[in-house]
Amino acid sequence: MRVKDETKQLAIVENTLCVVSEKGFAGVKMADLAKRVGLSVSTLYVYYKNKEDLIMSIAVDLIERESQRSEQEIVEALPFKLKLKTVWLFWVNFSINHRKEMSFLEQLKKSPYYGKLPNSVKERKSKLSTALIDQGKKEGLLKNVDNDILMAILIAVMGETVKLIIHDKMELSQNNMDLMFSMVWDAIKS
Amino acid sequence: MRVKDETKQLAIVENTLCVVSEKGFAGVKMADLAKRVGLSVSTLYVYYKNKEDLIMSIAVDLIERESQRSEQEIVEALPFKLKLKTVWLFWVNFSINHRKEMSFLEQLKKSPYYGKLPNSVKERKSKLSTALIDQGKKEGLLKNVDNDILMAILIAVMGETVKLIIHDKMELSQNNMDLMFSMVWDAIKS
Amino acid sequence: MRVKDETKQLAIVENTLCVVSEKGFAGVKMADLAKRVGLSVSTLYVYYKNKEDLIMSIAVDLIERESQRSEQEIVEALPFKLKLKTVWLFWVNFSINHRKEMSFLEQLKKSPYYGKLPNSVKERKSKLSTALIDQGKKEGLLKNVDNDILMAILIAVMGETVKLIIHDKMELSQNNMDLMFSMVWDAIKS
Amino acid sequence: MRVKDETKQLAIVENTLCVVSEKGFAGVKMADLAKRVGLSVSTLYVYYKNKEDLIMSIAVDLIERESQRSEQEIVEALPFKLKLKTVWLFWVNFSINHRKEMSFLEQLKKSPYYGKLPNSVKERKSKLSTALIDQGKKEGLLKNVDNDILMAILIAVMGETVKLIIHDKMELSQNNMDLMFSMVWDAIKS
DNA sequence: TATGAATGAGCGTTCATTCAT
DNA sequence: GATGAATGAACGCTCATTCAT
Repeated sequence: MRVKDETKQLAIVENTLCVVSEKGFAGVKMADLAKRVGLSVSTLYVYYKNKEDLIMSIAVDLIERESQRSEQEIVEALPFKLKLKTVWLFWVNFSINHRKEMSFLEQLKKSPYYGKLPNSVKERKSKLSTALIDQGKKEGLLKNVDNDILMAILIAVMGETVKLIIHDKMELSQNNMDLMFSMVWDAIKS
Repeated sequence: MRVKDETKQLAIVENTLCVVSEKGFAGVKMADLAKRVGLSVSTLYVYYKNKEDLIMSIAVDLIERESQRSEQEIVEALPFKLKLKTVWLFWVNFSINHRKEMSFLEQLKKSPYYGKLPNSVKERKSKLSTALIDQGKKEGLLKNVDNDILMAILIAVMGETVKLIIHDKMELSQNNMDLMFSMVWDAIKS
Repeated sequence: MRVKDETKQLAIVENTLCVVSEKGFAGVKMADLAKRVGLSVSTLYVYYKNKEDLIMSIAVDLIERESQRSEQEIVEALPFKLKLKTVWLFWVNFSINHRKEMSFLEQLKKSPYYGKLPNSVKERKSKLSTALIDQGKKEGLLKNVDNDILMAILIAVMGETVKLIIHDKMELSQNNMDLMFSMVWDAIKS
Repeated sequence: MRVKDETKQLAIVENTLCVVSEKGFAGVKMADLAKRVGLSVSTLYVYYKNKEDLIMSIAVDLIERESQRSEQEIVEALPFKLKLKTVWLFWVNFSINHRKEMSFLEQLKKSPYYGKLPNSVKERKSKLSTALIDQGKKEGLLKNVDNDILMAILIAVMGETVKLIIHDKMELSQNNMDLMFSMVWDAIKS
């Protein structure tokens, strides 16, 4: 299954992302979705076995692509602080440019769907980042506290930064980004 | 005249909070809720005009109680850093002890219900905190950046702190709390 | 039962009439009605055993009062055509001034409630009128056709006359009334 | 692809007509209707978007067919009185043979549904008849009064005629029909 | 008598999913 | 493979009526 029309396939994903980010998973109605992409409901069920399959497939795809990106983003040669900043800023930018995907992922984590994801997929995500943080600690640049805590801070502030920009409470300027990163850095640096 | 069972009223709220924090607003089914509190569906509609009324009533209650608490929690006499720390820790503790309420409020903000809240209720919330931050800036203790940004950092880290504790990734010890606050403080101090 | 507050009693009837004429019997909601007249629902059930009783009581009342009026309205001394015209015009006027009652009665006839009226009440209505028509036939002034037919014509045109006036398609002037009656008269006169 | 059972469609309309003429629009219960025609409730909603759509669709259909019939029924060549009689009798007959449809239409006019009909549908109905009446007035055969009044008389007597026959108070014989029409004619002729 | 509390039986509607061609 | 037809299981809500004080 899931072979035929690639265009439709993409349209389904795109539309699902759209609706989920606006109205949540419950807002996705199979009939609606089918109409939007110009398919009959029953044909939609040829592409995806059911609603769960639809959402899980998209989720797995998204997460896998995200992991790949993390790996590519790290430029080994840079000094630690700059390396971290680069990655951090990359994700801020990425989150803003892929709001829908991020929103989908965010909602996924709180939904019952998340629990059904294969562990292999769930684990894959954070590996990279912990390696990075370990390096910082080894170099004596980061506070010697649990990785989870440092990660939490990094991600929390990143999330708020994105929100501030999306909600037009802050401009996406070099200055502001420098400021925001300096604040996280101050928080986690030893 | 039959007499109203005050217990039921509380049970309704309690159960709603429970379900919302576990499955979101959509997870609240009037029939289900009625059964949980030992009432018939129609009686539930005697207490609340409809589902929206149920949720909004609880929301307004929660927010008002939250505002009151904020006001009470501030001990004017303390030096700024300590004052902020006290408040911040109070909310960390409170959030942990009232997970369901907090989860409800968190979801409320992203739901269409939030937009329907009377402005008077919405506005009341933030006043206190901005006053506190203003003081910190006036005393030259906080970075001279937008209040929204400082608030965002404070709240973001608070949220993550709570999550770490709830998910058993960190103990709720004096040491850990000192650590966490020191991290936020480092981030926002001038 | 049904003894206490005469004012409430009247208010109930008045409100029921109002609602029925606007939205039909189904539009009468016991709870609504109670609120309108400043009674609790349960007290409304002290006045009337149930919704059917409420409607039937009003119906019987209305019909009985209507019959009485018919009797009073006939001035024996007049010549037949004038006598008929007087009665006919009386009813046109009455129908206009008591739209709600008439509407109630009209709807009653098509409703399942009508079948439940005691025959004694149903029969009483037309007696008078048939006597009048019989007289007209005896005097050779009316077509010698079945009373039902003559009655039907009289009533049908009366109904349309009322409608024309109520819907502002005709003025309630002496001329117009003369015209309308002359039309019925032409139809039924021998 | 399963093929649509055209019978069902008709059965829905037929049953709706039946129920409406017996118990009014409120008497139509979607679940009941579905059962009558051997469909599940949800399938009924495949045929019609909702209850209003069901009723409005039938209404529009009926009115349009009625208008068409009016147009066809007029035989231009006949002298006026005969032409009018033909049409009048046609509608008497039609009303008797299509009681349910007529009852539906009658109730429609008093229901809130009527106000929601597109004007194009509402207007179409009366054009023909007014043309006919105008002719009668031009030829000096009808009383020179407002068309609304003449129409009202024609329709009112028609309605009563139908009722008399349906309620078995009069036979549908040539004689009786001649009589009834002569009565209307006497009423409206100049 | 008066009334707030409580309820069962229903109703219109939605939606993910399956059937049959 | 594609699709229109069909459906069961819910869900939110209403309302006449009864209960219990």
